[in-house]
Amino acid sequence: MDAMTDTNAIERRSLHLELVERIRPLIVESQLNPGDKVPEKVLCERFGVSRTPMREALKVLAAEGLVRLEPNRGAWVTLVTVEEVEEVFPVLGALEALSGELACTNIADAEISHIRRLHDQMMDSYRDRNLVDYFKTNQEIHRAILLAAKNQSLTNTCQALSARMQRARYAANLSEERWADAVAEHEQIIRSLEARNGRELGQILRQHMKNKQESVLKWLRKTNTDQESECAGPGQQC
Amino acid sequence: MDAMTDTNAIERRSLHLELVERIRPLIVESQLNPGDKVPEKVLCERFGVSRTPMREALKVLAAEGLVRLEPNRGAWVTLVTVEEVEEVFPVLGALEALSGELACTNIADAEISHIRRLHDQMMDSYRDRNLVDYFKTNQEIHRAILLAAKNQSLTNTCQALSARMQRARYAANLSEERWADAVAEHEQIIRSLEARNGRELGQILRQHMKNKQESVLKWLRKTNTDQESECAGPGQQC
DNA sequence: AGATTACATTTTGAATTCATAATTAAGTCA
DNA sequence: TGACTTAATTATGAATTCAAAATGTAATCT
Repeated sequence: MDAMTDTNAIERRSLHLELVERIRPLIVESQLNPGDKVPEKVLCERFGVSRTPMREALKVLAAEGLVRLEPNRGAWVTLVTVEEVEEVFPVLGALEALSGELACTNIADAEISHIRRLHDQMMDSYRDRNLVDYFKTNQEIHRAILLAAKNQSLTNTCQALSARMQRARYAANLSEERWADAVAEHEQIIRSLEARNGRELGQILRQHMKNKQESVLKWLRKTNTDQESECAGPGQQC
Repeated sequence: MDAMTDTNAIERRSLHLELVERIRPLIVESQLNPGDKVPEKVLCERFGVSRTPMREALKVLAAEGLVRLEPNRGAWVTLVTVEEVEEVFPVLGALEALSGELACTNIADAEISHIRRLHDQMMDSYRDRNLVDYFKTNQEIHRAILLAAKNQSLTNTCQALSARMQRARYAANLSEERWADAVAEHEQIIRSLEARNGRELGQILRQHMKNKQESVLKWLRKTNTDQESECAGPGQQC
């Protein structure tokens, strides 16, 4: 009776949700830069919608922490601040640790082999010093572990926080030394996962996140210093 | 130069945020019951606003998981399901553990004495078997530890998830046995906190949350069985 | 020139309006 | 009576409108 148990419900979507899901990547992938004003009118024209659903979408994105609403002045893409990084990464660390623990309990063998393939692929990218591919596969691995935990609330919470941290090209910062360390950590990750040692995987993932935090902070401090003179305008979050 | 460094900015609020913060407690404190339709028109009249800011508020509450929007059919207060409890509590456990660890590092002595007073007060309520006061003080203690962690992102994330779990009177379910166990756990909590043993406090808080999950699940299963015949309407999340 | 005011323009917040979808009520027929 | 249509009512989604606030520009004065 698969035909009955399958979800056949016709997917009906509201305009504002559609907008949220289209604008979010614009922010995460830095089409809209941190600190920029969100051009409400321009986006309305671009997506061919009126201001009502657009403003609803901006309110949701504000709740997610991706934009900041100033009453009577509009919406701005939030900046990634040092303080925010120092707050969010420990939370992400605790959540990734949990995802590792849960994954080891709930993951299927096929999923493990899939992650193993991603891991090997990432190692190829490392050998070629192909930073773009490395980062892409890296993200896929972490996401696969998260999904293997089979906990929707965990997935949602992690993704919301990750989105706030991810908007920027941290890749540019990865030093040769940090890169080598990260690779070593990933060797441990795949080993623990294949051994289904949840406790261990959790601890490694948390340490991995701590190291990433340092890497991001280094990049952030450098970027801020570089642009010190630029963003002196009033009303900005400098 | 305190006058300059202080934040004197006049707090300006938007209507939709005001509504979010007024409707949220209606849901968390079960003025609006899980499964109920959110009466958009009634709420608009009650708060004296038009539908636009009300609908913006509902979209934010939907993003928080407190209401569910069905396209063309309106908003419904989300139900607390067994599946959701089994997902959210482990996440809350990991986050409370983190809050314990961070609190032990960042808490001021004055805050510890404050929590000690709350703890003693809660023990009085326990001796009197005053469940209402016990629960109130209990929540204050957990909140105080969370705030002592001095991590806004952690606070926000925890509160959002707690809100989803808290809407209902779980208190009614607390068995004499579980109550005694919970009290014993709280003795450990205050002891670890005063010793500033973060690792230990984290572990206890996580176990405490695991036990609370079981308690809530017991209540939930009982409630669901009791009301089995009632909520058979279509479109409900039964 | 540089600061200050007055005015025009633009942007924003929120109410209103309008088309469409969903629900309810009434009517029809087996 | 009870299932099925069809029409009336209501609720919803989104565009439009309008007042208020913010911003930009020109004129004025020291």
